[in-house]
Amino acid sequence: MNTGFSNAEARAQDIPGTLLEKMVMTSNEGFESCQSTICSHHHHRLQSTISSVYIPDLSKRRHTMGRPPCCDKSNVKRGLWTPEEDAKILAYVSNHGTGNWTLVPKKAGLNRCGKSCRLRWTNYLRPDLKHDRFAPEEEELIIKLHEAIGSRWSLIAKRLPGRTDNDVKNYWNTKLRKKLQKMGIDPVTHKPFSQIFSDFGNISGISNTGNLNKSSNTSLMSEPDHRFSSSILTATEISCFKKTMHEQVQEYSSTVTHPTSWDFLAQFPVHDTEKLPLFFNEASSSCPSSSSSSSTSTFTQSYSCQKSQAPLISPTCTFTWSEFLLSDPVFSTEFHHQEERSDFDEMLSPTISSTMAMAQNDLSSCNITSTGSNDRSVCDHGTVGNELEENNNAAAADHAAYSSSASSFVDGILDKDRELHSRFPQLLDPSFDYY
DNA sequence: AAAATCTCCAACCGCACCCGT
DNA sequence: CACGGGTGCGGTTGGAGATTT
Repeated sequence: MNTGFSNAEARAQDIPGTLLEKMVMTSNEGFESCQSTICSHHHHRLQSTISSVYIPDLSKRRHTMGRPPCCDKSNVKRGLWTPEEDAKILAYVSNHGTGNWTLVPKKAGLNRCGKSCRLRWTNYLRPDLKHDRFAPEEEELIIKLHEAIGSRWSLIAKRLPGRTDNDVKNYWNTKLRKKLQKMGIDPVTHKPFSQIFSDFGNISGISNTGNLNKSSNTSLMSEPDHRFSSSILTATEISCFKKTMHEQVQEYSSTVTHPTSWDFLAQFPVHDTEKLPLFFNEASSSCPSSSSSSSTSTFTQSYSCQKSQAPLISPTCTFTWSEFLLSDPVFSTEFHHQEERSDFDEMLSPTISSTMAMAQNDLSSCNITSTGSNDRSVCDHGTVGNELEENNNAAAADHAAYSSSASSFVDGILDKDRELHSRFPQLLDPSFDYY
């Protein structure tokens, strides 16, 4: 939120709607109507005020050669936008629409870079944007989509009407990431720390019995492995990680010890501000403690185990992408035709491949010992696979029943997944080519 | 009450890609 | 084909307010 007031000023002053109306109206004669809905926050007022402005024609995007440079970076204003500047942008867009942002500063009378104007419009002034807090449903969707596709914020934002990629990104970084960590879930891999830890003890070069000597440890460290790349934890997170994992690991450690694992972590110099690499993107082993996670959240239940040594393309091992796919009409249609790949299709293929590979492996080898709904996470892929066989012909009709009987977030995901498999049985065909 | 630290998020940066010339 | 400008995108930063010490 930024209208040129400091945050505190903005909150305290609660800019009068009439002021904003005047501000906008005097700057833009093209505004037919300016609403003055009373809101507690001034940006809500601004938002409601501008809600009836011109809807930009996004098709007029192309430029011609020879136009002047966007701006002289050294002479343009930077930083926070004032209400007057906002009004100028609004007035310009109202009269001319969007596009050719390099011309906007000049035409709108702004001493700003065109790119900055575009960002201001895109991330804040667009009339279709929401500026209120994220709803729990949005939160959940972000987590699910992040698990499925990673930090493709723009794609995630497209699934959240009124939210920008910047909104989603900021919300993830400031709230959701920490929330998952508190729940004992790694926000990068979306796996419980317990599973990560146990997997970590079983990565190549480290024996299952934990007989990792100093040299092999060093060797591992000195040769960065591209498979273990992106997860980082702060010292605080490590502390939390240790705390939340301790009990979970004990159970597993009683049978398979990992005396060097903590030593491995301890190698990293720990400072509050320092980021520590953790090489746990690949899981290559069993998942002994998923079902005994200390977290009571349904999120935790969605982390299913991977078959030992299963070839992994993506660290994502759950089925949340299915809902993503099924709810996307473009993908759904194009999936049938298999002629043209949508963004989502292209993006998700590795995950699909990975998931299906694991599902196939699990179909053939995973022993399902269902002990109740709470144990679902023990071997979800196998469960899904077997149930798929049983329901292959009738799952579509059963979908409503599944959905209505779903008792949790995870159940819902699994139900969606069954539907996906039933509707696209070729996914289980090893020869199926996603490309 | 003041200083230190934390939290939040708007804005910026740099890169990649697209497309017209 | 090369060039150059516009746009989209993800990562990062800076600063202001909130909270803690």
